[in-house]
Amino acid sequence: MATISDVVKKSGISKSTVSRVINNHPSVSEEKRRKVLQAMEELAYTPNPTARRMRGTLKSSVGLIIPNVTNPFFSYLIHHIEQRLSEHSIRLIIMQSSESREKELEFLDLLKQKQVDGIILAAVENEMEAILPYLEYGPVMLCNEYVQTGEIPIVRLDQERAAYIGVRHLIEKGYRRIAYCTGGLFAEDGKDKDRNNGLRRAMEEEGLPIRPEWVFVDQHTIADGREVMRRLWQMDDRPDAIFTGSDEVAAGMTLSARELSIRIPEDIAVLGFDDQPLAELTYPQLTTIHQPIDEMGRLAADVMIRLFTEDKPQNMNYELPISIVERQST
Amino acid sequence: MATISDVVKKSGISKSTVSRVINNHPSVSEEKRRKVLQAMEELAYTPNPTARRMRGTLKSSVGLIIPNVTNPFFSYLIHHIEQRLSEHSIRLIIMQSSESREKELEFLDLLKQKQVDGIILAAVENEMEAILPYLEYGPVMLCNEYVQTGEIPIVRLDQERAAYIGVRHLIEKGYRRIAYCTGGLFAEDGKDKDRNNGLRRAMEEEGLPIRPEWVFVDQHTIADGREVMRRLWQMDDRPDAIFTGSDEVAAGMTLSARELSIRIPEDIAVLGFDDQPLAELTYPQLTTIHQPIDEMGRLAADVMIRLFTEDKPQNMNYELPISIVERQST
DNA sequence: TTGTACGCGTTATCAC
DNA sequence: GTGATAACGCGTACAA
Repeated sequence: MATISDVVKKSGISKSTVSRVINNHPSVSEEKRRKVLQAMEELAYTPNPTARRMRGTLKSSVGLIIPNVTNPFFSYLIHHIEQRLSEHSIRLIIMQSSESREKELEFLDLLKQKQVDGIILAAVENEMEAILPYLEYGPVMLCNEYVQTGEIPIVRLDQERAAYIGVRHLIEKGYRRIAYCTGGLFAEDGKDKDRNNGLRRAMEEEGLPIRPEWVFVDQHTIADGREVMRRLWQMDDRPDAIFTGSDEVAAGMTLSARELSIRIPEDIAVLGFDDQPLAELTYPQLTTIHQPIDEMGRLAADVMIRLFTEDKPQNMNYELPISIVERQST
Repeated sequence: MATISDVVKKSGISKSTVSRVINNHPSVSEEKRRKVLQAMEELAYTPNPTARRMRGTLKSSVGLIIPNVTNPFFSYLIHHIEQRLSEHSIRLIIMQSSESREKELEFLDLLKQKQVDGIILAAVENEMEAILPYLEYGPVMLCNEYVQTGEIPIVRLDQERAAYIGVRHLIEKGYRRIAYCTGGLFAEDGKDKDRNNGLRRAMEEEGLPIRPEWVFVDQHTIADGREVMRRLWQMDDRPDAIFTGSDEVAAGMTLSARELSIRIPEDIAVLGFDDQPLAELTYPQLTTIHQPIDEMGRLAADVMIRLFTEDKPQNMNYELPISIVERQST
């Protein structure tokens, strides 16, 4: 690889002027600029990104912290973020936190060490108090996560409203005995609290009770969904509909329903979440909450790029609309 | 962030000796070593990776070139590679080639620029002649791709045998009129040629013909599979089984089968490929070829790490076994 | 407008 | 065993 010194030799022009040409500084005579450009061309010169990075003048990589790549929601998110970033020649580094607080902090530390120039958090395990200090070292933003604080840029979906819409849909279809299944916890202030609140609001509006034995927490996989349906069917008093936290879980339910000869939606309605490709594959196909992952990913990338280029960007709080896709499971 | 100079000041010991301590050089007195370590501790000093990289003494990132993250096969591959690499504090950079030759070369160029320290190619678009020159700039290896050349390390699955096993399975089940659907082309020497050859071998052994009108190329998605099934059903002369190139395509077929009231496997058997989670979700559940993605991913990471640490590693050609998972679609 | 000299943080070479 | 010094490739304050 040719270096700036090679260009200096070949063009007979000083290093600083060459550097000025590279960085498009105005004060360079046309003649020298031409000569330098020609030498660069002939040598196929490209500035060494590592050296630039050491000088502190380069932004070329952002880290994306997610729980797990194999979750289609996140793989789609990666896809759209990577596409947009690559248009700006910025590299995306994948960091799987595996829901570990330690790993999350380890990854954030890479910002401090200038291993990455910015970090998009698509999941947060630690308390915000632990995360905010890292803002000092470079841009950190949230994507698909919501935390009350004005300090950190956020791109997100309105999960409260999503859950509300979902439950309203069930109610309007005539279901009253509604079960709930979440990937988080059913606490006032824990993971997925927005969805929980949306559920509560919709249920309370109709005066419907949330029965504790019909609430399932920390459910994520197809296998989890399978098991939930089995447990529901061992109950004497069963719900007539269930609102799940993901299409995977809902898909798992369709599986055990088939095994147990349970009819969906006649015996029980199942509402998914995410609108993943598999929502069309199950039998019956899933009614589900559509999340605009593509828009969210591109927007997150755009925000990060603005964070790189502008000093004090304002209004860095985006909320994207969510809708319901009606198929056969409700 | 504290630098080596800070450690020098705090410990009163020269930069060279501090550096020796950092890099575990033997010739340092116990006393100085202790002092230096203590200063490092107090300052929470970590060597600056960028500076190390510029000196050429750091290997900390590998790029993974794949066509598309959203393909579950690749997202699982990413998962396993990232997990293993992160055990060694090595970062994984995702590069989606989108099946573009130009993009692939662009990414390979990052090796030249020392933006990444090694590259795993999980898909190759260009001819090997275009790729081999990059070996000069750092480790490049193939994963899940097979190209005849002794020069480049390879971790792969025996696709020829996989296809052979699949077709054998269909034949043993009594199917004789076998259609074929591939993500590549049906050429002697193009993409997916190994699978093609496995198919040919199995068919020829039984004296079965491969009928051109029953061969579908360049099929990848659920939508593609859906369409293929529709086209098959418009034929007067239909196959009694079809061997697909991926579970997605097979899943798409189950969808249009349902729409057209085609019974699987009674009217037509469908054999998937990959053994993805969705293979259990379709109706009927897919018989499919199981690929040990987990092992392959970990092994690829291990090979790359050996490429970093050993100078002239030998025997860098691994082939993992493949098996068939029998469910309901055949 | 142009060029010299220095610093970014590290490691390697060379003397002592 | 130890420490001064150069070097990696680049950008920039400063002087000219």
